[in-house]
Amino acid sequence: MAGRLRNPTISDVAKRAGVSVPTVSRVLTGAAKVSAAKRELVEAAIAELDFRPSAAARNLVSRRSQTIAVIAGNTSRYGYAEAIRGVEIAARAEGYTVMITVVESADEDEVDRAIAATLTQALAGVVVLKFDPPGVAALRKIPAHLPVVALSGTRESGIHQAVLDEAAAAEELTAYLLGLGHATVHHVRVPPSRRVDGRTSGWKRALTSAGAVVPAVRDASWDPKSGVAIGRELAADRSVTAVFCGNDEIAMGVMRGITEAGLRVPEDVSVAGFDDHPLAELWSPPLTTVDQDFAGLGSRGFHLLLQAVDGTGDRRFSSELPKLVLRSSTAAPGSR
Amino acid sequence: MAGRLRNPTISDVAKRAGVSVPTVSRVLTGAAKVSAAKRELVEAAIAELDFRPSAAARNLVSRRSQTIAVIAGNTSRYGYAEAIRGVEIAARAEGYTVMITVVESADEDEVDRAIAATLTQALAGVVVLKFDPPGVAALRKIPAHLPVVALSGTRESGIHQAVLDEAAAAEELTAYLLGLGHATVHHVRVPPSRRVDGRTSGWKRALTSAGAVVPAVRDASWDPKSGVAIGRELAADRSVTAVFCGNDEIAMGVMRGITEAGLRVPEDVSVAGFDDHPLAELWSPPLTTVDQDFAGLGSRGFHLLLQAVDGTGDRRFSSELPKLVLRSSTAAPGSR
DNA sequence: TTGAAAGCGCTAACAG
DNA sequence: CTGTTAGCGCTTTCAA
Repeated sequence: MAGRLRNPTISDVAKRAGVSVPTVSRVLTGAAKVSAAKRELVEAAIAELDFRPSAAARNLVSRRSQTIAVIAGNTSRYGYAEAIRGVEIAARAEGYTVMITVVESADEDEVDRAIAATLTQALAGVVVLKFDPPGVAALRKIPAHLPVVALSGTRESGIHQAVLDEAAAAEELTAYLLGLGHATVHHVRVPPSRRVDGRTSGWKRALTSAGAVVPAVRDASWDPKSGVAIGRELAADRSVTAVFCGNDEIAMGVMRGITEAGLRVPEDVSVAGFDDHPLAELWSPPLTTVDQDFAGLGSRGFHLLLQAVDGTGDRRFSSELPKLVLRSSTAAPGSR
Repeated sequence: MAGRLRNPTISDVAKRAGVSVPTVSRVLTGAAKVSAAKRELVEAAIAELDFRPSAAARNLVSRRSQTIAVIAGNTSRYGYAEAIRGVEIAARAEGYTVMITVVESADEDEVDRAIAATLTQALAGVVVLKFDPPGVAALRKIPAHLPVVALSGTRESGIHQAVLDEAAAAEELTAYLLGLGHATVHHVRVPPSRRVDGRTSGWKRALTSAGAVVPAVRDASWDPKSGVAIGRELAADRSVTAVFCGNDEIAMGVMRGITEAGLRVPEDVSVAGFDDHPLAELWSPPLTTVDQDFAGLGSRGFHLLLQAVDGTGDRRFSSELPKLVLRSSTAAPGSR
């Protein structure tokens, strides 16, 4: 088979179909009426040549694009990966293509570089995973003329955003633990996106409104192993009977630390996580957690963006309440 | 602040700097010499206007692109997400931008649609995650003129590819288990990308060369929970003392099934996984597995692609041997 | 309904 | 070293 040197262009199609270039364009875009006869000719030519319109040329002339960018601090962590997947699926269904750009730190230079690289592309809009400081920093740098939606766990005014109401869910989970009879609930936090973190504030709210002591927050990194040491410390403190962790992976680390210290979960200490990671159910004991529909979050975010892009609709928020998943890593306090 | 209606163009910059458009282009691309004086003028104008060259226009005229596409059957599973992250980081370092397109099934129509959408973009090349049937199907559909590299676990001729030599690693792991004293090793397979699967063939090779019986393979889905039922079945068979699972998540499911059946790991049955998932180390007992550097695979794949794109170099393969990680889910066979 | 003409923002020759 | 001239592949006027 003789290798074609270049892709067929619209004028190749026009020539082959015996029509003008604009006519081919019309059947491509569907923007104007074309007689059935010519349309068939054109479609046949397109199929024969395996013609694909050049997005570059289209973007250039129409000043519009069918590409969106997703900006994320990470792409492989569970919640992030799922949210990206949700955006991608929703986008694909609407004929959009997605670019992904990772911003690994909130360092100004790095953020600038990443954003600059992204913005050279012709973009219809941007979805930012505002889950962490890099996400927050990136969001701030997006030029005002570009439609943006943020995906996050805490509602905030002034921007379009899809949220999972983490604070409400964390409050519910903490209240559940208190209801079990625990005097208070300790909290291990994952790196927060800003000063306030939904999971942490919901936890605090529940304790406060129940009149319980609010223990000092312990900070873990994103690495599940960072939970192990914290778990050991917690185990050493005899007053600790319930721990709420910022995510399931940290909860798993904390449980391991507690177990290594010779205590049992949930008999001695109850441990709850957040996210409903696919392995949470298989853990021993199965983890009480909060089911966060990250893929749904991504999908809602994309639709919000689409609305902003084509001006159909004026919704700025889409919020959803994650739901509690009660398993056996939590129980009423024992003798300890 | 008065919203600018459109982005500044190269001619705005030229006007402001008092030079011609091609001169601006020259400083942008660095393709030709420009006097220091004019260069400074141009750079100042670029900064003042916050000008960013349009990738669409550039691609159109130069027939080159700084964008690559990653085609994957999934984006959120551990190995996939890590490989994509590796590609993205390597690409960004070289000034490339990455698009991601998901092909959820090997269904011909779906693959065609996804590829078609991707190919309208101006692409420098494509990286395909050939980890599963959708990946294999997608790879077949990429037009010959586009540089492609496949990421996979099994070396194959005729295409550029970066591989993690799974067969060799699986063979090594199986041999290790046999060396512990197990009469044979059972195998739970994750959905294979084609008829032959590196992990499975390595396992078989080790058994055969040791003269051990090759038990029937059991198939799991990608869902870790699918391992649970298989674990129970395995536990019911008194001849089973060692199990090698296609990935860590399935191994975790299998371990749970075995435990639920009242047996202990590793005293009654040894279980090994594959991939070294971040939670493998925290599992109880910590999982013996094989460390697969998926991010490194992605990075190697990108560099292979880059080589093919700019014609520097003629390497077609990059192979690496994953390494065993021995932990306590495996031990010498007990009394059973 | 259709074609001719213009031009999107940029880079690639080509003179000078 | 620099400017002028073309033109990438497409969509969008504008007439007919």
